[in-house]
Amino acid sequence: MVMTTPRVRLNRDRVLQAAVGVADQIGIDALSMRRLAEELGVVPMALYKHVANKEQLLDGMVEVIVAEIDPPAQHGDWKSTVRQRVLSARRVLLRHPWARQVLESRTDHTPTVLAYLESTIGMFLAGGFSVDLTHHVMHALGSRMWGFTQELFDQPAGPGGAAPAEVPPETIAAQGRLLAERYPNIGQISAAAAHDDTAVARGCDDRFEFEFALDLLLDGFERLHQSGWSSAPGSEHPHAELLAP
Amino acid sequence: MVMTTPRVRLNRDRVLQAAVGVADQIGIDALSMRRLAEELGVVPMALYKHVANKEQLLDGMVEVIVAEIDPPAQHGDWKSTVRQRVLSARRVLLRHPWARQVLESRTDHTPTVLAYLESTIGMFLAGGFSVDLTHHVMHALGSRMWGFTQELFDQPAGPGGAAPAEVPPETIAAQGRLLAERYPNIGQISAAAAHDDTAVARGCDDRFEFEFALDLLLDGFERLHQSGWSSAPGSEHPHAELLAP
DNA sequence: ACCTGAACACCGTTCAAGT
DNA sequence: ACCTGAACACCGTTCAAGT
Repeated sequence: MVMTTPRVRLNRDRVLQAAVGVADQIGIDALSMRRLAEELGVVPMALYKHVANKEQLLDGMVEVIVAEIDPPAQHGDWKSTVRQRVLSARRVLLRHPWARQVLESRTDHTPTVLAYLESTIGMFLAGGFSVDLTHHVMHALGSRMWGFTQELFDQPAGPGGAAPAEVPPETIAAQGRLLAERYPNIGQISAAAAHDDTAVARGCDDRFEFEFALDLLLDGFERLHQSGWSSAPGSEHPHAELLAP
Repeated sequence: MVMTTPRVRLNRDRVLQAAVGVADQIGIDALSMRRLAEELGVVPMALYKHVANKEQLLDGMVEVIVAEIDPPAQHGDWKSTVRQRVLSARRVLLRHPWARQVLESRTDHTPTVLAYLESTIGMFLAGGFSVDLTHHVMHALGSRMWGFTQELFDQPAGPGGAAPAEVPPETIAAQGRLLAERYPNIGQISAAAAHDDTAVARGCDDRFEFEFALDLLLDGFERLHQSGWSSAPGSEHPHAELLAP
């Protein structure tokens, strides 16, 4: 009688790594406990010895990708340290297109995520920011801290961040012309974004767009910091000094 | 023989309105075609005469809530017009907690959504912004245009934006103390956010936080506009003039 | 200690049929 | 033209059982 023992014993890390791999390949919507079990050559219920349920599987997948973000630079001012970290996070997110959606859906703050926040907050405090300003600045950064941003004009990605379907360029161009007819302002923006005629929907939310907004915020933070900003309770425009000439 | 004809004939709008109502009550994750059909006193398949599938149901629900956003103010400068619209969108989103997640998941640009973009772009153009600057400014606004933001420190909401579970305040305080021990920076931020001892996790991402970031961006846009900013191809820090003294 | 098999209560969606 | 019923191919998760 032949007993085929599993090649490698299952454990939490193998489950999480496999889940990340499957999500990278088929998208997060198609990732099910059953599909993942199949990938690991195991019956679905075997997974439940290593993750309590699907929610915790997703939490674990976030841990995996947060661990891929570069550790903070050891020298340099707060601005370049924050900037480098955010851009590193962005590179990770680009490798795992599903991660944006999962990060946003997480409600449990796992230790890995808290450690990331802790470290980012520390960058501002080390730069001399007040706790008050740091608090608001972290909120202003928001999801940009993870290196992503709502994409408005992009070509629709597949569901769950899967690879986008191939669309012939002349179809895109035709759609663009129709769009511009009905929505002239959008048309102008799209035209400005296009470097040549065919790539109407390209060139958006690339490095340039992301850094434009990131630097706008970082410069704003710097300005507030240098002006000794503090939150004034009851003030409706809390940084009215910015509006002064 | 008694024939109970349906009280009202089903139609697309009645389906969408009901879907919004159900999502408001039980959260988006619990909203299924079957559950919605039950709510309407109809068999699940009856819905498919009015929406092609669940994706289009969600698209339709977005249309419903976008229509709830106030029309743009007719007078006033670009800054207050944009500001008012974004804050109106925010009020709508607060009434429909599930809408954030659904808006972000949408990949189809429905006419209603395109019209909203079109109108927002028009505000900047009417304010004298170049097409170039308007393009990047729209990206920088990103999801904030819809009045939402990634919430980092908030109490976890229920899944799918359902009402958060009740947690006794002393439990929250105890969790806060534990957190502060392990993550001192986060602890400091939380303490700064708390107006009194018990509400450690409160007071975040409220109007103040949202407007802080919104105004920081709007002020940055204004500064770029006044300085005659334009995107310089190949420049790595596209608004380096902000860094100059 | 870890994995399995069968089962339960759900999904979205099809198809052919009713009125 | 609109609604129904039965069915299909999926889910996440339980429980009791195997080794």
